[in-house]
Formats: sequence, C-alpha cells, structure tokens
Amino acid sequence: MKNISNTPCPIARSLNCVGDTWSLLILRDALAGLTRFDQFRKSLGIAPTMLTRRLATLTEEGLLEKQLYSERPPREEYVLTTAGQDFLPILVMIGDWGRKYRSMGGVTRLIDDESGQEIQPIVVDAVTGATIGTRAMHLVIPEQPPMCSTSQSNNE
Amino acid sequence: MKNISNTPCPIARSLNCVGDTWSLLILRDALAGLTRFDQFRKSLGIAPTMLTRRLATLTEEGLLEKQLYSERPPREEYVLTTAGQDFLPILVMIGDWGRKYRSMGGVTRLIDDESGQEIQPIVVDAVTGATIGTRAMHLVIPEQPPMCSTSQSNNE
DNA sequence: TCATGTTAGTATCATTTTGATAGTTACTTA
DNA sequence: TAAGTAACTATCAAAATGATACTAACATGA
Repeated sequence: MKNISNTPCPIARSLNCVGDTWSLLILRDALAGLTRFDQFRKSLGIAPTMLTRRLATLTEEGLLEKQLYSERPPREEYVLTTAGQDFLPILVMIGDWGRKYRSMGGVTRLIDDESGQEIQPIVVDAVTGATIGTRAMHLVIPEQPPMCSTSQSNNE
Repeated sequence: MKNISNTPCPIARSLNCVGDTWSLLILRDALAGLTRFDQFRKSLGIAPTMLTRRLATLTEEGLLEKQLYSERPPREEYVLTTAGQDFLPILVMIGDWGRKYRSMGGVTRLIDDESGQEIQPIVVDAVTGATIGTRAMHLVIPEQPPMCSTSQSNNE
C-alpha cells in the first residue's frame, strides 16, 4: 500500500509503520523481551530477508533502537524505544479481542502478577473515566491542514 | 504471510484477519458509519479488486455482515457485527499512539461529546483497575494445546 | 425507447512484495 | 585448522497488490 503520511488521521499514520502482521508480531516478541535477530527469526519462523526489512523499518520509525552488545565480534540487538513500549496496550487489546473472538482450541491468557487474576483490559477515557464505546464522541479535524497534502480521499 | 490459526497466541490469531492496513482502515470507516462499497472505495482510494477481497475476508471472519438494502436493483451493504464493533477500542488506541508519535503537521482529535474534552484513552485492567504496563504480568499457555498444531515456532 | 447514471462489483495484467534457500562476514572456541 | 555462531545479504520464484477497463442490473429523464 502506498505511503500516506499526510492524512490527518492518526490511525492511518500509525498503520504506515505498523500496518502489517510481521511488524506487530515483532513488536509482540520485543515486548516479551526478545532483542536479537536470531531470537526473532526462530520465534516467528520469518525469512531473514523479511526480518531485516521489518527491523529496519521499525528502527527508522523509532519503535526500536539498535544497540551494540558486543564489539568483538561486532553484534547489535534491537531494543524498544518509549514509542515501542507504548505499543503494549494496543497489543494487549488486540490479544483480548482475539481471546474473545478467535479462541477456538485454546489461547494464552494474561495474568496479573499481583492479584493472580486474569487481566480484563478495557479502554477508558482518563479524563472522564468513561469506557470507550459507551459514550458519544466526535472527531475534530486540525485547523492547519498539513502542507503538501496528498488528500487521501474522494478521488474519482 | 501464511495463515497461522493454531498458535495459542490470540494476537497472532487476530492478525490473521486484521493484520493489514486496508482491513483496519475499512474497519475505521465502518466504525465511522460507512457501510457501502462505493463509500469505502471513495474514502480510501482503494482499488475495487482489493476492496472486494478485503470486505469478503472481513465478512467471512465475522467482523462485517452483508445486508440487503434494496431489492430492485439488488444491493447489499456491509454492517459491523458485535465483533467488528468491539474493534473500536483498539482503533482508538492505535489513533492515540499515532497522535503521540506521528502527529507532525496536525492530526484529528477525538472529543468526548459530554465533557467537550479531548479523549485520553488508556487501557486498564477492569479487575484491579491498574493501568496496563504499570504492573507485572505473565502469560499462561493453555493446558489443551490445539490439535493439528502447526507449531508456529522454533524451526531450524 | 434510448441515452445516461448509479452501485457493486469482475477481468486482466503489470508491478511490487514476500518467501525460501543459499551464501557471506567477522569473529570465537575446540 | 575446522567447526560453530550471529547477523545478515543475494537471488529468484511465487503470491499479493494496484490500475484500469469493463459488466450486471437496474432507475431516471428526455
């Protein structure tokens, strides 16, 4: 899909860098603690060419950072940036959706260490405390439309 | 990417049907109220072949449902199922991430109708009330591994 | 009745992306 | 010196995507 970075829609902009399965699975594994090329490759069964490309994109986009962990031989690993770490809640929600609607055959469950209970993640508005989806809301389009706009919509 | 529906990971299972940009943008538009082929096509600038395929997958996967809205001429529209509606919080979170990390040039903002304030979505555990990411948690793998397992991992 | 318009697609084909496999670099360890 | 390890790159076939044109089944207006 073509690169659309000038839409005012932050969802579309996010998808520009994480809108594919491999990137999200790499992020999942990174959040689970993996950092190295071969760890990702073995965990995902991904072709090395693909893994190289995805890791490069995630790094360019600021979700991962390369860090030298050995000088001789020269070796680098990929560690999550703050932006990458902030993807955790999204993956937790995606997992929860899958647990509800794709769990035939058994799926893993997330347990809170402190309570020992299964986590039931919900999205709430930190301002009002209301659960997202239970109250009306609306979009506000920015006053200053991005210059060099590629006007994503209403072609034809 | 190959179809992996036997992983115990609910994230991977979800991505099997919504792990691409078009599906998520279609879902976004559906949640904004769009239902018809041409509405999606014009809003997204997507090729009709692609749109047909994506709508078919989303329908098969149970996120959308076809509904006849005219008998003569025969016309169908795509409406969200409960599973599709339950994707809203995920898209809100993805949007929030983009707003934080991809907002150069201005992006749309979500306003709560009641309070008039911008929504600040966070994921919390409904059981403990704790914000996700602030407390330790762990995964539990299901006792009954799925039969016909295609063992996604650790090849080589 | 004929031309035009609308909506939801399908057909076709070039381009791009992905996937599989083998090979490379720069080392370490036995 | 040989084998092993980690992080890749090169190559090429297969699959997915994108652009464009076209079709089906009607309605509408002249």
